[in-house]
Amino acid sequence: MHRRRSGCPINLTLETFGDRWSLIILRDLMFGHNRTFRGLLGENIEGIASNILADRLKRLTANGLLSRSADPGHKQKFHHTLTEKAIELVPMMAVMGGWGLRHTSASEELSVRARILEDGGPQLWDEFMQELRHLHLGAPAPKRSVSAALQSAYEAAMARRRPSAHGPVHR
Amino acid sequence: MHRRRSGCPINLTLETFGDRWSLIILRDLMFGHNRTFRGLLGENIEGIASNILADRLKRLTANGLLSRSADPGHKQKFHHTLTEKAIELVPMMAVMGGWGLRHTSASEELSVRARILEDGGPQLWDEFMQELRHLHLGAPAPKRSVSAALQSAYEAAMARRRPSAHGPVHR
DNA sequence: CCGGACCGGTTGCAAAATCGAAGTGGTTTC
DNA sequence: GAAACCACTTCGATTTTGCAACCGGTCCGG
Repeated sequence: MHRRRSGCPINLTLETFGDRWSLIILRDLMFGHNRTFRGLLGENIEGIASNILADRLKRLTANGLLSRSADPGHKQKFHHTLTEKAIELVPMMAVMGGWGLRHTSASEELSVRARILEDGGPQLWDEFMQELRHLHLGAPAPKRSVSAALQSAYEAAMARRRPSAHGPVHR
Repeated sequence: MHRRRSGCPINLTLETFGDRWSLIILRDLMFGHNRTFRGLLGENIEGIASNILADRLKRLTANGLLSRSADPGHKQKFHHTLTEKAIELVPMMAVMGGWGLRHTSASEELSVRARILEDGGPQLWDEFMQELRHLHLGAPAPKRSVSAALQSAYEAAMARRRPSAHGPVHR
């Protein structure tokens, strides 16, 4: 596959998902609700190409970050779910999002989730990880849903920005 | 330079240093003691090529992560120092190292520093950041040196592994 | 039972990034 | 004065990425 540059943990972490797309895909699986190829392709706001997505899904699965399973109700669909190894990247996602929040010109709507995760700290991260274990590994459901809180905060931010586009419509 | 894929903070963070070498260079500047081109080139255990190093130093400087200054005592030498923006990546380095520790086959000697940083938690990270501000930005020196502790732990691990190679020599 | 939307990709090609090795012009050290 | 050191640059080969079109199969509404 490829040769190992060094035994440094930071380097090896980088070699596992240190390209321009792997972490984006993991982010979509963590914070979004699509697990199929088409779903991930369509949902992705950065516009990943289908050949790259196919390749990365293979690589992430080979590296033990994703698990692929058939959809019982649809012969063509496959679900890509996070493994424990990937779920343990939640703190890294939170810390990365926090840094991006402070040092890049991130858009307000997309920053809402990062801000909640950062403010929540390790305790919230653990809750979120528990929920991901429920959603992706079949573990028992936690009491309250972090993912729902993140989602509704995001939708509220979208509604603030463009009231007619994505928010709840009253007519 | 390049177009921005999206306003997501995680994506923007990735766009800032999400290639195979930028973070490695930042790691070397954080944990090593070389700041010149030759120094970084020679010290780097992954064997970065000189053209790539030159390009990345330019890019990191353009992105505000590094600052370049002339060496007063040597007309050809230039020092590359971390900016505050880069120093605030310490938590991310610590978290990444921690993940690599648990989920990759990192070598024992190179894992020692990552383990100390992870065990130390946010409090130690802050101390380390204070020290980096001293070393790279001219801030006042902190009481105790985290960097020295990391370094001596690393040397002790090296000595344990190959007593004759890098450890203190008594003759 | 048929047409169109949907499924997970693959293919072909161009552009960009990376790599490894060698070289450059100048400086400092011995 | 020579050798080592300095920060790069240049070159050509290889690899990776990006883009758009295409593919055969499946599902769903009428």
